Amino acid sequence: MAQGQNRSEHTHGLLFLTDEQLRKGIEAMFFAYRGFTADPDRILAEKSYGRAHHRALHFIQRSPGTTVNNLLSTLGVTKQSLNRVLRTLICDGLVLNEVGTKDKRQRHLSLTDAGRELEQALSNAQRDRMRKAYRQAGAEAVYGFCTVLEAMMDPELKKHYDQLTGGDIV
Amino acid sequence: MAQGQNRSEHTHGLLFLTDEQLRKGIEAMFFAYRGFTADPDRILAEKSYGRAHHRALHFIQRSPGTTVNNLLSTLGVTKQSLNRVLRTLICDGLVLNEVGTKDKRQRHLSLTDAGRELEQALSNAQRDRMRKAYRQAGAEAVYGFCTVLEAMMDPELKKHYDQLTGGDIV
DNA sequence: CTTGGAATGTCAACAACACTGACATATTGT
DNA sequence: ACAATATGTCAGTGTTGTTGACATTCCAAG
Repeated sequence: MAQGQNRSEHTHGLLFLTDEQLRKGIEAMFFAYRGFTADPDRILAEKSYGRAHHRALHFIQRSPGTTVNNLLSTLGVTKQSLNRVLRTLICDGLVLNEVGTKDKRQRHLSLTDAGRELEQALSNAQRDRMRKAYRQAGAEAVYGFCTVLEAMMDPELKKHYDQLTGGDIV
Repeated sequence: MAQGQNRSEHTHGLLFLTDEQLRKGIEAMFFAYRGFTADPDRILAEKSYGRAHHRALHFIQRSPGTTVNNLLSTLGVTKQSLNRVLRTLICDGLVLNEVGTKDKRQRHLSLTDAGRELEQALSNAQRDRMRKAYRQAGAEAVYGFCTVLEAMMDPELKKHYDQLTGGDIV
C-alpha cells in the first residue's frame, strides 16, 4: 500500500527508518535464514549429521589445511564443541587430520574424497536456493544484499569473512 | 581487487553467478546472522532466557491476541517446544494467556507491561544494529537486502512474513 | 636442559532447544 | 452422542552449545 512512498524514499536516497521498517528487516532475516538452512538440513538429517557438521565441512573445504584453532575462531564455538563434531567426521572418513610439519602440535584439517562429496551435495543445495533468490531479485539487489550483511557483522567476525572472501563485494 | 570488474557486472545488470560468488553470499549470511543475534543474546543471557523466548516475545508483540496455533506455525516448532517457552514466560509474568471469548478452546496471547519492557529492550538492541547497517549501506542496498531475503524464504514461511509485514518492501 | 606456555585432545557434567510419541482436557460442530 | 480441534503435559532422546579439569605434545626462552 505505502509501497510507492517507500520506493520513493529508496530512489531519492533518503533513509527514513521507522521502527516498523527495521522490524521488517529483522523478520526478513529470521524467515530467510530458515530457508537458507532448510535444504542442507534435509540432506544432513538423512546422514544423521547436524548443522555443526555442515559448518565444519564448509570452512575446511574453504581453507584446506587450516588448523583447529583457526577453525575454532571462525566458527566461534569452544574447542570441546568443535572437537565432538570433528571426531565424528574424522572417524567417518570425511575429514583428514594431519600433524603439522613445522609445528607438530597443530593439526591440519582437510577433506577426503568422501568429505568433498558430501560438502558438494550440501553446498549445491544451498547454492541452488541462493542462485534462484539472486536471479529473482536481480543484480542491483544482490549487491545491496551483501553490503547490508557485511555491515551487520561483528568486526571480529568480519575479519574472518574478509580473509575468506578477499574483501570483494559479490 | 577485482572490485571494478564485479561492480561492472552489477551496474550492467548482468548476473554471472560463479560458485565463488554464491559461496560468498552463503558466508555473508552465516557471519551476519551471528551479528544479528549477538546483542539480544547478551541481554537474554542475563535473565537466563534464550533465543526461543525472544522469538516468542517478538511475534506476540507483533500480533497481540494471537493464538497458540498461529504462533506455532509462524515459529515452525512443535507445540511441546513452544509450550516449554510460553510456560516460563507466563509464570514470570511476561505473557498473558486468555481464554478466547468466541472459541473457548483457544488461548489468546499478549504481552504484559513487563513483557513489553523486555521485548522493547531486545528489539532496541537488534534494531540499533540493523539501523547502523542500513545507514552504512545506504537506501539502495537496503532495498536489495530485503528483496533477496524475501526471495530466499520458503513459500510457506513467506506467507507468514507477508501477513505480518503487509507485503511492502522496506 | 629445564621450564613455561601454547596447541591440542579428552572426560564429565550441564543447559537450551529442538524432536517424537502418547495421553488428558475442554470445546466445538456435525 | 461423536468426531475433530485446540491446547497442555509427561517422558524420552538428540544435537549443539557451555564450563571446568586434566593430560599430552611441542616450541621457545632462560
